[in-house]
Amino acid sequence: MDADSPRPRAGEPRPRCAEATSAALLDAAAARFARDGYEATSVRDIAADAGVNPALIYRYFGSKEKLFVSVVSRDRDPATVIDGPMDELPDRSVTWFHNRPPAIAGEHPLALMLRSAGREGVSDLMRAQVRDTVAALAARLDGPDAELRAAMILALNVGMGALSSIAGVDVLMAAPPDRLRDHLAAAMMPLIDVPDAATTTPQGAEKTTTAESPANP
Amino acid sequence: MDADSPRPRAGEPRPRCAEATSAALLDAAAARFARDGYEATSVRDIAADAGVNPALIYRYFGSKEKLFVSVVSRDRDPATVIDGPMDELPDRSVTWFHNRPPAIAGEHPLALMLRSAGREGVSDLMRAQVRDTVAALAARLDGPDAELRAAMILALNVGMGALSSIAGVDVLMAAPPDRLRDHLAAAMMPLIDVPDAATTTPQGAEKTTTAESPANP
Amino acid sequence: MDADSPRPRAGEPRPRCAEATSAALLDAAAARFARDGYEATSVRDIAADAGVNPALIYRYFGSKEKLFVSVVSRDRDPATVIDGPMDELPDRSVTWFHNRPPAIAGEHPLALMLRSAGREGVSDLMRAQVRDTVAALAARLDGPDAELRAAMILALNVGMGALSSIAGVDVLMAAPPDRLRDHLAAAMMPLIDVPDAATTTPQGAEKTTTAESPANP
Amino acid sequence: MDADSPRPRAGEPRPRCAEATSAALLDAAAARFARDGYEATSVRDIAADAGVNPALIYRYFGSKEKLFVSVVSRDRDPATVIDGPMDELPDRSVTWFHNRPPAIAGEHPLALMLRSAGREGVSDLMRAQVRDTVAALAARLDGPDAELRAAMILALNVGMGALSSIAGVDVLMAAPPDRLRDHLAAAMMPLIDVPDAATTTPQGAEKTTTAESPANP
DNA sequence: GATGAATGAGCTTTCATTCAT
DNA sequence: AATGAATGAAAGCTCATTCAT
Repeated sequence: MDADSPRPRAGEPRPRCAEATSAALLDAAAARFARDGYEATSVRDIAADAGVNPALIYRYFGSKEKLFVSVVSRDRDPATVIDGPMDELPDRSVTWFHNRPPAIAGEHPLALMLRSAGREGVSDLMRAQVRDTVAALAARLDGPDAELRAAMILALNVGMGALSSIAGVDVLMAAPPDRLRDHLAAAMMPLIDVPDAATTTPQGAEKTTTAESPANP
Repeated sequence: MDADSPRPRAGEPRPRCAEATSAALLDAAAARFARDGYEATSVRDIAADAGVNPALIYRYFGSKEKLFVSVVSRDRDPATVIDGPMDELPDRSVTWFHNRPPAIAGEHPLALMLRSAGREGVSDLMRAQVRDTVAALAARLDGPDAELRAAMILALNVGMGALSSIAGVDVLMAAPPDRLRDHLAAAMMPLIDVPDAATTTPQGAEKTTTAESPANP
Repeated sequence: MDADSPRPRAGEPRPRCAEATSAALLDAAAARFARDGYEATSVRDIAADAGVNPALIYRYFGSKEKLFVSVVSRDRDPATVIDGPMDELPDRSVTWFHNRPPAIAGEHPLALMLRSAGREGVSDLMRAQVRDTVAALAARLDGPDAELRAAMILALNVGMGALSSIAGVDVLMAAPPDRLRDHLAAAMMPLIDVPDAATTTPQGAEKTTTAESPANP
Repeated sequence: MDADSPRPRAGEPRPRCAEATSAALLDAAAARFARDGYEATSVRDIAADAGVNPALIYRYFGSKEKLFVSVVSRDRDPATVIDGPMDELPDRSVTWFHNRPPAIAGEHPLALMLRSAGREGVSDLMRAQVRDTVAALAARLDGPDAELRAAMILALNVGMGALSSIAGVDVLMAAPPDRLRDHLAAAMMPLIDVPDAATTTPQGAEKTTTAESPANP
């Protein structure tokens, strides 16, 4: 589409090294997909950014879609954020949120996928990964509605990623990390440690009572 | 692309009425854009759904992009959710979240835009709308970091919309509305009513205290 | 590929008539496919020859392959040659051979297909048509080995078409029609009217005897 | 394209022998070209079949087209069929037709070329070879229209090869050799030995007479 | 002698868009 | 007001071919 992108190095003629080339393609693809979405990114753009010929995308990845899968599968490590003490989850989120690899500029992998959900293969991959993450997170939560709460925790993370990277809400990125963490913790902790009353009081009964009529028609 | 969409009415030969035609186009476009995203939706799909000739899109809207802008601008009413008592914001969010207009099927307008942010004009529009919403919300918030907190509140809403509509996390849509509201309130209230001491005192203890109140209203 | 072809008319801007356009495309495609084969012919070539935009091929025919099918199916009329008295078959062959439409330059439709048998769909179509023709011709033949003889009659026609149009053996096209007919009749009649002896003498027995050992292992 | 071909031997690591390598390439190319045609055959297919690197095709043959030329030029021996008594030509045709070299699987070299006549160089080669064959055959024929009759004899052979190998008319291959020969002789002899009166007398009667002799040898 | 890396040109196809009626 | 015809540009992808090792 356009060519206003960080061509890696224009002088050196790219060493004939398969590993370096495919890595460069992955980096360029990650940045383009994150910035413009799957459909709006052309293989020619990616190749130009990586400083190589578009045909190499097919040599190394087989297709544009497989390249996308490789991008979102690379370094996908929900455990990185999920593992560890749960009450430090907000801290890890902030850290992860601010210490992102340069290629995927501040983009949560899920946010990256959100905007690329047009194609079948992409949607399926995304759904699977989202569900895995929700399940993994829910497994770490005690109390009722673990899955619902896990989904909301993820929603908070994904929403912040989307807003900052896609919508360009710079107040999120520009905020001092500790302020970000404080408020994120304030919002996230009630979802992680549901207050005692919620589990001790006969809320389970209440919930069922209340929900029965409208929830499952 | 495909044609499995609500063709308006096959019997009547569409009255030669500009207003009705452009309205039909807007409806069809909203549904398609929400379901498939901007790039994956073709003007021929939209026109076919509306039962009119694709050229009319250009007659009435000028371009596909302008049609998209018209769609996301129509009925955009952040005030609907923002207006009202702040401590009922979670309730309004849940209500709005569950009572969505039929055309934009269960899709938060922002989530709709998230996945369509490839093209320049679309991105710009979305950014503007997001910033307006953040600003409007921040204006209703007291205490420090109002804009940051507003962005996080929006992030929570957007994240939930994205997860449920794009990623298909059905636990969000299937949850009983009051459970959804309880947990959403638990997460959101600390961002709305930041406890006075939040900036000075060690917040871990405060936070729990603060969260208790909205969780059990 | 190249553009050394009979652009239809360069002055008039092609009347906006669907029928004329698709006919022009069919003509151009027939000529190109006949001259260069299916694979070596590009849709750009065809469109350029027809003086229209390549996209119209897809508007009117759906794909390159479907265009090809349309070409070989158009005016395919084996009956034209087969119908009529069998002893005038050579005359009809010559007539048909010499009175071809200008677009398909001297090309037997089967010869046209012969060189385009790469793609699956093309091969299948061709096989079907060849078998139909053989069967139709065999039905008109009396005596033994009707199908084999029919195949050989077809082979003679196809071979002449291939040699003259593909291999450029101009002695076939340049020959006076009556000389062509005389020799063609000389070769073809023994296949059409197998001499009495062949059917009356105990050749059937002979044949079987001879053939038994090697023919069906 | 696919890889369902006779990979030479997978155990031995191909000796670094130029002659063996180029021979392997020629064999693989002949099989592929015959089976799939020139355009549908890729140099990668050929190289994979031969078990070598595609670049070697360029080392040994210079280009895909030159490789094709080498294939069709190898063992081209029209004399094999043409040499010998003319009245045994049908027998030799049948023999040659049924005893084909294993590499060019059942494919008449001319039929092979017929379907590969797209590219310039290929067409030229084919035309030259066809003309040489016609000329050589015509030189063996007495009487009028020698070249025309030679072309028709060749057309019969080529047509049968094309029909059987390309169009899959199995009645030709499945026929008992002597039936094939009988009918082929019946059609071919009138072209070889043109009856003296053929040009002057009404030929219908003569023709039958002429044909009788070869049909029942 | 042989190979993996890299390239440029071309292909079929789709799409937003405009023109003429 | 509305439509079918036509177009230019670009997309994903494949292939023959060359380069460097």
